[in-house]
Amino acid sequence: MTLTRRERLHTATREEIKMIARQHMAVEGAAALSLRAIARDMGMSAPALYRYFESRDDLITALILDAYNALADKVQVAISKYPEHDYANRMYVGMLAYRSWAVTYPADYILIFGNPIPGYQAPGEATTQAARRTNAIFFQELQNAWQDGQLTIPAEYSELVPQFHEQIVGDQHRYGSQIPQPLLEILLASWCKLHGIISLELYSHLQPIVGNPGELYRLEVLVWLRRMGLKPDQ
Amino acid sequence: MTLTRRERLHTATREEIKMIARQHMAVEGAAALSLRAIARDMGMSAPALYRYFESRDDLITALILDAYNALADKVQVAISKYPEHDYANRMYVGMLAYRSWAVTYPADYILIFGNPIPGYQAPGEATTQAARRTNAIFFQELQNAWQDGQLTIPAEYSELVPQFHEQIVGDQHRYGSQIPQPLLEILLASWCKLHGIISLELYSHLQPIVGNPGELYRLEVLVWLRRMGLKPDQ
DNA sequence: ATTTTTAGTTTATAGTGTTAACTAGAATGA
DNA sequence: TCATTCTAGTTAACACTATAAACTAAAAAT
Repeated sequence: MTLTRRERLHTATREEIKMIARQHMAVEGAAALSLRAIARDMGMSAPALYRYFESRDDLITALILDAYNALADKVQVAISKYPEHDYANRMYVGMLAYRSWAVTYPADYILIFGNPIPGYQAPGEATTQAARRTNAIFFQELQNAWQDGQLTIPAEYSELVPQFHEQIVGDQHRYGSQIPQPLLEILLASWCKLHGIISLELYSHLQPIVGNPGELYRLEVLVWLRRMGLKPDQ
Repeated sequence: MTLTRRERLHTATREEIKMIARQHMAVEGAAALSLRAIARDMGMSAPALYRYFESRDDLITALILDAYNALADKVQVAISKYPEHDYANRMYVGMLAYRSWAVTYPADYILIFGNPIPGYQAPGEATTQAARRTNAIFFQELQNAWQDGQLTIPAEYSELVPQFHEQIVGDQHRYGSQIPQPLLEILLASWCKLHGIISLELYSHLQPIVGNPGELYRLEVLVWLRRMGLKPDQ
């Protein structure tokens, strides 16, 4: 289990490469990531990087996995500040933390939720797995709140959903539980909306129309919770 | 006003370049657009393209403007199939047309709503102007419906909005009219949500969770309309 | 008929990811 | 301790990229 000196140096260099790569991403975007530029910044030649990452794609995959985990960690930490039964506040701060991470590390958010980098092929399983972590956190909260009888399902959903739930098949089995179909769709739609606000803000589509996108986001979170009968402190 | 033979040939070649560029975009994404590859496909040398576009950025700007206009046209045509007073159906088919265009021409949708192409600098005014067209269509419908007394504002919004509308300053002045602040925010939020669903679908984030993203989209449109008291035919 | 404008060419510069062949030095085994 | 193996790095090369400069052939304008 103890790492040799060599192994320690190796992983340290690996981390340094990722760090520099993230800095470059923040300036020029992930699609512009250049191994040669990274190597230059580190005072070494480009082919040397191949000792640490099999290819540019491999480096990008590592960055993606780090980003997914950092996002999930941030949400988890925020939620954990409130007791388990305080679903309203837990979801409220969790969703705010979600956006907060995105605007703090836009390059990382774009890396995972932006358009695919030309030529990059995601390795499938690994990234999908990491992606699920954050969603699972919110799913868990919603499920707990439901099972605790704290949620009401808005009328429009319960009226309309039956004709849809054959088509919109979720993977609730994966989370090992059953919640009502409408509730799952409400959560999904909320995720889509929050992602939409964030991504439109990050790409400057919102600023010409909405003075303060952050407040729009907060309003939408509050409305969403209140619609199901949850009222966070503020 | 009559174009000379030269001018006609020039614009024809310009259109051909854009056409080939769009084909390439559809395969590899906009960030991978290569002038040399386009030139190769056209049987000419790369520098010749500079007779028609000042630079790669200039070509991209032209593609962006075309995309914005094509999207607005498609929505406008869809809406126009219903009479002016039939707000429910007009907004319903308009929003469905919005997604339909996006999934039919994903490269073009990503070009305008995806992350910025590395190195590309948008020329500001021109693109913002074109972007507004589609939004204005939906804004107009909502405004007409409101002034016609067909809309009810959901309780959660009217309760919560007052504390927000100092922060969330819209540009309703630009459209030359006044509608209630909550209504503006409801429309904005809806746009964000629909964009969120589309973009998550286009980047394959939804498929592992939602069997049929198109139906989720349709459900959300229906719920949104119904929440304000509008019921389209289906 | 002469001049000007345009569409295209080739050549050159500075950049990219990646592979191959090689070297200096550290870690390991006899 | 000495010889072997492994590792981190090097340079050179290949096939790409956008773009600029200089030039040519032909069309249009005067």
